[in-house]
Amino acid sequence: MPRSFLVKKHTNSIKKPNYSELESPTVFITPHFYRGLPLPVIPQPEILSPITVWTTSSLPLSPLPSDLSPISGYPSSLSDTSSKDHSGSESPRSDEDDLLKLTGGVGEAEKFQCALCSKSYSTYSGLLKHKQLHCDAQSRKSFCCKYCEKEYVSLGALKMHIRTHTLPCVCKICGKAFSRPWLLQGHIRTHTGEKPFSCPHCNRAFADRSNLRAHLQTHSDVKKYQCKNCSKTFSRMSLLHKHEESGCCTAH
DNA sequence: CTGGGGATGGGGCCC
DNA sequence: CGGGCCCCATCCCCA
Repeated sequence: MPRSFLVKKHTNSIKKPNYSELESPTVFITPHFYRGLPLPVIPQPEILSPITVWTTSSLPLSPLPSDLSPISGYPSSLSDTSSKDHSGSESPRSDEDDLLKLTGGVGEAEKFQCALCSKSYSTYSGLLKHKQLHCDAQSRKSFCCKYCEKEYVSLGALKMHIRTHTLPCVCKICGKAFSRPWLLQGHIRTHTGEKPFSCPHCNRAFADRSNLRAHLQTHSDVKKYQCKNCSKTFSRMSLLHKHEESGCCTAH
């Protein structure tokens, strides 16, 4: 299941920011009780519209080869993409189990104890009211971007996001700015022509691992993205979209 | 028009 | 907590 991509913004008209307007590396950290203060000059992105484009529900059809090593001397391989679990599977644990813990026997003055702070209450309703305080405190723990409407549960995630506004990594060759160092590194390869990721099936090499991965789909008979109507497969989701929009899948 | 390459964006995870 | 990396997504352009 795609993660945050479902809320990715589609603001095509402002895809390329004016980097000269973003020269300030200032980081604005605004826990949401500071919201409402005057905003800087960076325009507000449009409100995200939910998209549901992943129509190929039975993915993946063909796993990538496991020997997709870059040329020797370059960063580690593409292999083992399946071994990594990004599902973030947390055990379905009940808040009630965590927060509510019955303690003591019958007849004790305070027999309902909070599992989080060990505070005891004589009545269940008293404990429930206390528990609500924990829930409120947790829900309040969000960090909001000053440049846009996004909220994050951790300060680190917010700082990472804010880099997409401040673009602190600048290419010394052309001056283009990027949010993260590795993005800049990838960009620098476009200047140097360095292509560390080679295809094991042909002579092609790529500067970007993702592009190699997309290229590998072209070697596969059964490609990753399948039309649920005619079962034709495509190497890219965009191609599947085009196929669907061309009239094959008229159901939607 | 279709398929594919190039470039880039962005959140999550791991160390 | 931050950096690096992973993966996915998307746009542009070209053959």
